[in-house]
Amino acid sequence: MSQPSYNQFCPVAMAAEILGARWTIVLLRELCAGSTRFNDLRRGVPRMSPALLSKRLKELEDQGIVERRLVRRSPELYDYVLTEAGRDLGEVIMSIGIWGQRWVQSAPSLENTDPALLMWDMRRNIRTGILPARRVTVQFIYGDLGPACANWWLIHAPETGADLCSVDPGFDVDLFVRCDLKTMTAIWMGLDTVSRAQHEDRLMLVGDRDVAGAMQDWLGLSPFAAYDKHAP
Amino acid sequence: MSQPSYNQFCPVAMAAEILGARWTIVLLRELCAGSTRFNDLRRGVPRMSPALLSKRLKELEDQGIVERRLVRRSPELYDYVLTEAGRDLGEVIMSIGIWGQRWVQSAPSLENTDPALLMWDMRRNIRTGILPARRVTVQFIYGDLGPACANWWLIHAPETGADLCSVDPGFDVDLFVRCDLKTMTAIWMGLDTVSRAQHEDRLMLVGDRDVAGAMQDWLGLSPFAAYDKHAP
DNA sequence: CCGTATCCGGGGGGATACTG
DNA sequence: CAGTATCCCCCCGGATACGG
Repeated sequence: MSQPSYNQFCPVAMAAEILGARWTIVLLRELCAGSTRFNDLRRGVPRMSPALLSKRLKELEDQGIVERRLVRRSPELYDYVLTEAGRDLGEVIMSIGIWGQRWVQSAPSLENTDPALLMWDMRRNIRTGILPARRVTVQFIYGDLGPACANWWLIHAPETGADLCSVDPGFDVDLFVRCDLKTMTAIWMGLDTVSRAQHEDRLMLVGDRDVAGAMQDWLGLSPFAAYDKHAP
Repeated sequence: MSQPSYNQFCPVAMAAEILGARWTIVLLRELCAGSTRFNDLRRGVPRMSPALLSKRLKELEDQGIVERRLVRRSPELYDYVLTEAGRDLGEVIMSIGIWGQRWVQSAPSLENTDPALLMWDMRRNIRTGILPARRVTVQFIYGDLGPACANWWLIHAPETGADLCSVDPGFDVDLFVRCDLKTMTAIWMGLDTVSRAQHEDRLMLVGDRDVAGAMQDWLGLSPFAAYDKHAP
């Protein structure tokens, strides 16, 4: 991608030189979403190898899109934060996502589900103001997955915000959510709703009735969920 | 690019799957600009091999972004036009270009000049309403280039619109424009102006005073010229 | 936890030539 | 003019293992 470039003076080509590198757009999406630490970024781009992630981050730094901030010496610890140029890219990423939501077939992509990634995205968008002002634990049970990755705990606490566990934290569970991973993914993407899935017995809620009843609200959806699909 | 995909349900990743293929963004830019014929597209993406262009067009057709319309049988002749999904991508391309204009260093890209591409872009954007309602011929002379590609003729005629020649069409020339290719490229990109280049003797105009005086106006600039650079 | 080093294979795509 | 066909190289990036 580097040497044999487009060699065009057009700004579109100049930007495409950067955005065209594999994984870069997806990585930028994760950076725009707010992840700053290497391993947090990995969670958002789970199929990207750490070597490549490191390389891309360096490239983005060279291009003035990402800034590397020392958080701690020995052992060294860095934050990767967007520069102003990087934050400006947020609009580009947003318009790409809106287009994707509108026009790309969703059925095939609903096969590419990944519970870790979904939970990671969901955790970030929990609308903490809507939940009661006490610790609330929600256990998600994906019945279609093997025992190793079927159970997830989302813990909301007023002071710490939302937290995510893949092993039982031991708290009393306020709400159990049981469904297929695909159902939960579709809800997250705005293609389905909690109540519809519930009525059609694809999703079951057991526990605190208030927390259950407000799930569609405290469950912040994907940033692109609001944009309707076009063709069927 | 095709098989080992991002495998994410996120709409950004879904769209990036398409946009990430090499040359696709640049090709879409040319399609958005209005080119529909194979060889017109080639002119807008001169460094792309015809084999790859053909392949990308097929992919875009499969993805519902481009529609192939039969213009004539035997020999077969097609128009490649954007579908509604493709036209919607116009906004994405536009936002990419705006970001590029704002944030990508222009100095290196001003080394990647190409007279054929520049003239092709310029021809498309001539503001024909501003020129007098008769045939107007403007000869561009790039003093820094070899004789083979130094001379270009832009012919504006009220009925046919703007036309481009790389060989002398034989018409009387209304205006001679002499400058370096880099100067003309910078003007086209909005980084320089006709009058500034003229005052600094980097550009010389000889001929019809009215046509010369209005050059900055009839010369439609790049669609991104209006967006200012940020950093110096 | 936070990355780096190394290896290796597949295929994307550049170059060139050719045809209807 | 509008593409196909072919060849072949190179380099991207996936996997894995390892250092700080």
